[in-house]
Amino acid sequence: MSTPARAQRADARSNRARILDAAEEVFGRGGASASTEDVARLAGVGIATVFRHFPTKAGLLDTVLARRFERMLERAEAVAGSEDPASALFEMFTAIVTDAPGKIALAEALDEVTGGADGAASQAERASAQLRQAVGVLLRRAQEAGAVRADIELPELYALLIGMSRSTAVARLESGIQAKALGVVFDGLAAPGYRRRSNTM
Amino acid sequence: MSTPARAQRADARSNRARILDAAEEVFGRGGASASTEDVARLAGVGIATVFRHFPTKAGLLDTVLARRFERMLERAEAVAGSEDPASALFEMFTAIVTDAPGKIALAEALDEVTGGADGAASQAERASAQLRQAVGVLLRRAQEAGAVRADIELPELYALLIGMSRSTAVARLESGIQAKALGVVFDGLAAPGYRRRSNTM
Amino acid sequence: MSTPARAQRADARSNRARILDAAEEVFGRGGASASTEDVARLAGVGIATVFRHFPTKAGLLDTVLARRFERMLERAEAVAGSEDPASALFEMFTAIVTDAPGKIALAEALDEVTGGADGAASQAERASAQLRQAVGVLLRRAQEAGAVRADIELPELYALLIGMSRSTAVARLESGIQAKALGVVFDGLAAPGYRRRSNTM
Amino acid sequence: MSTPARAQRADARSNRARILDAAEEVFGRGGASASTEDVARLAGVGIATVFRHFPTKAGLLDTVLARRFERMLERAEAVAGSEDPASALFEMFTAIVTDAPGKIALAEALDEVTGGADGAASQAERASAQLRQAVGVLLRRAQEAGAVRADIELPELYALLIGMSRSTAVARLESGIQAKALGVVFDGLAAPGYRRRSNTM
DNA sequence: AATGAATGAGAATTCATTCAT
DNA sequence: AATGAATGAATTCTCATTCAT
Repeated sequence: MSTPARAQRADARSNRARILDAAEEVFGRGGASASTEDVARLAGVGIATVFRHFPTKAGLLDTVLARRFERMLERAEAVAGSEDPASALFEMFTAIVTDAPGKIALAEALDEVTGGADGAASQAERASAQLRQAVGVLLRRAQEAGAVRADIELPELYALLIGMSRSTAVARLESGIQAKALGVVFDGLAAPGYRRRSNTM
Repeated sequence: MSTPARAQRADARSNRARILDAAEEVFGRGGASASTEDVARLAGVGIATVFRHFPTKAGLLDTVLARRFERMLERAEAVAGSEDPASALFEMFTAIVTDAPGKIALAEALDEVTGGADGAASQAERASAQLRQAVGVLLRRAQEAGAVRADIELPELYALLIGMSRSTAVARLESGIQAKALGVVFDGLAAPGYRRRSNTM
Repeated sequence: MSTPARAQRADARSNRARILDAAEEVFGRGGASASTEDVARLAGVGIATVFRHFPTKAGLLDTVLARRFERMLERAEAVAGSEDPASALFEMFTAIVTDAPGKIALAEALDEVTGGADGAASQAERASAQLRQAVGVLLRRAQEAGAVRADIELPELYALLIGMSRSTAVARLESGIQAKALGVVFDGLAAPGYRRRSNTM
Repeated sequence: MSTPARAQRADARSNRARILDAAEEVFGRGGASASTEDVARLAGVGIATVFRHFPTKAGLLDTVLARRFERMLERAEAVAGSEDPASALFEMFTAIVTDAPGKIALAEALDEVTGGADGAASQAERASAQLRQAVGVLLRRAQEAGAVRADIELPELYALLIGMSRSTAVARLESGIQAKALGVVFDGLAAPGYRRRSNTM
């Protein structure tokens, strides 16, 4: 008896994953205007199945976005121990920016759907906060290594990070342009006397 | 004889202005999901009056956004002749970034509504291109004055500008944070040896 | 003082005529879906002027249609005295059928607008009844002349007339086809032994 | 296992049928001006259900009209093998004419809604073409049997058919009148010497 | 647990008709 | 008398969410 139950759970788990993948694709491309039915179609399940797993569209978006932040968080943790803390920071910065298209569409979809209600996006908010914290660690390390100006704090670093992410997502920049813009930011962050390796970006 | 005609036009003109103001407010806050009826309500006119003045929602958004770019353009032209070209550029940069919240919501609403169809947003596109050009002029002047690195070109400057605008709009930054982030960007842009006046922002 | 009044009346009269012509054109082409504003535009007057002359769309359509029936009535009266009563009837029949496109669009527009309410189209109904009567006279004459079967009465003749009119209007027949179809009807109407002149149609 | 799937489908199928019936009634009476909401109300379903089954009003009308032509086509095929080809043709003609009220309102509604765009009414067009072809067969048989004049071809026969249909639909003729008018047409079609059985109509 | 059909609350847009000048 | 701006009711269609199987 427990075996069939397990089998079903496995089914359900795989459906859940398929739905999340489909939602990431669909909302990442079409933003808030994409419909939940499109997600179901792409996932190959019925619409009711989507709603069984995620009772509201906002919940679905929240989960998708959280997953995406979590993936980034893993990368951040992976580079956290790097012996070149400056490169670690700049590489992470670049990685987040590069990942931005799609993620931002998701974030805006979520925003549109929740109407900005506080806490409506709790999973994503938590994951995003964790990522922020991890970036904070990278920042501190880079500062301790003398690579980044000491008067920089996380809020302004994050403002720059968000900005460059949005810029990339919105303007469909040639990568050369994006690299140059990031170069300016990194130069601005660098401690006096620190020489960034120009291929960093 | 011309008076009655004028009188009507004055009425219509004032309604048109009220509608534009209302639309700027409503869509600036609520983005694409805000409804044209909300605009009508806030403007204190009937829904059909909105559609008489702006036959499509896209047209209304286009006009509102164009107006906003035009206001910025005026500022750009005002500082163009400044005898301190570096300050002129950085002040303009700051002004555009500060103006961003609302404008960005408008831009995204327009995008959502047009579905990205080319030319569907012609007024706004034209005005935006003019602003970009004007910023290009400020950049060249600042470079000629030796204040900004010579290897910077307009596309990357604009990428930074858009990014910081988005950042400001999205993160509802405290102005202190925003100023610090801008400081980093400006430092990254500055020619070696150029000393920005720290109160620039 | 009376002169200016007269002048105005002349103005008004010419406006009225222009509106009627425009309405005939616009509704004759576009049916009920055409808008009263289109009429005003084509007539070169303001929309309020149209409504001053014809307080409802139904009233306007009624008048236009009545005018059209009246024109036909004049033709019917013109041929009434013909010394070849059979030709007179068949020619009148053909004339009405040929005039049908446009008239039918008007009739249907009127119908759609009134929702079939009785008496809502009184002018047109009266004029149409007069035309019917005039055709009745032509029928009787043709029967007295031995050209048309004696057992035919006005209602069935009119059914045929309406049918062929609708057919012409709807099917955009080549005139050769229409002529052949009319030929069948005329043959069916002809008294035994009567030889229609084949160019009748 | 298949039962639940079937059950749903049965539900949906019955709704679909109810919607089609309601649409036939509503548009057959009210023409294009009738609203899809009226259809929903009469069918006893929500408005969205109508749109789920027929994503556009034009599609709904197309299907309703096609169904109606198909019913007629069945009759045409039923009489095609009759051993009295003349009666077969005249009976079919009469049947089509008698069926006209309602059908014509549907056709005009469809026309209004599609704006005459080609192919927008494909199902109905196809079914109508099939019916025409079937009538063509009946005509040929009747001519071969010597009952109908040899110089008649399908286009003019169809012009007459359409005309008498419209006439019936528009004028709400007493059946006696309609019969007499049809009698005229049939006499006009009959080959010289052929004696129609007077009860044909 | 999964399905797909059903639902009603909007949203943009149009139009006949009325008002103010 | 003429104008054109304003109005609100109506219409088609979409979507998140719920129900029945």
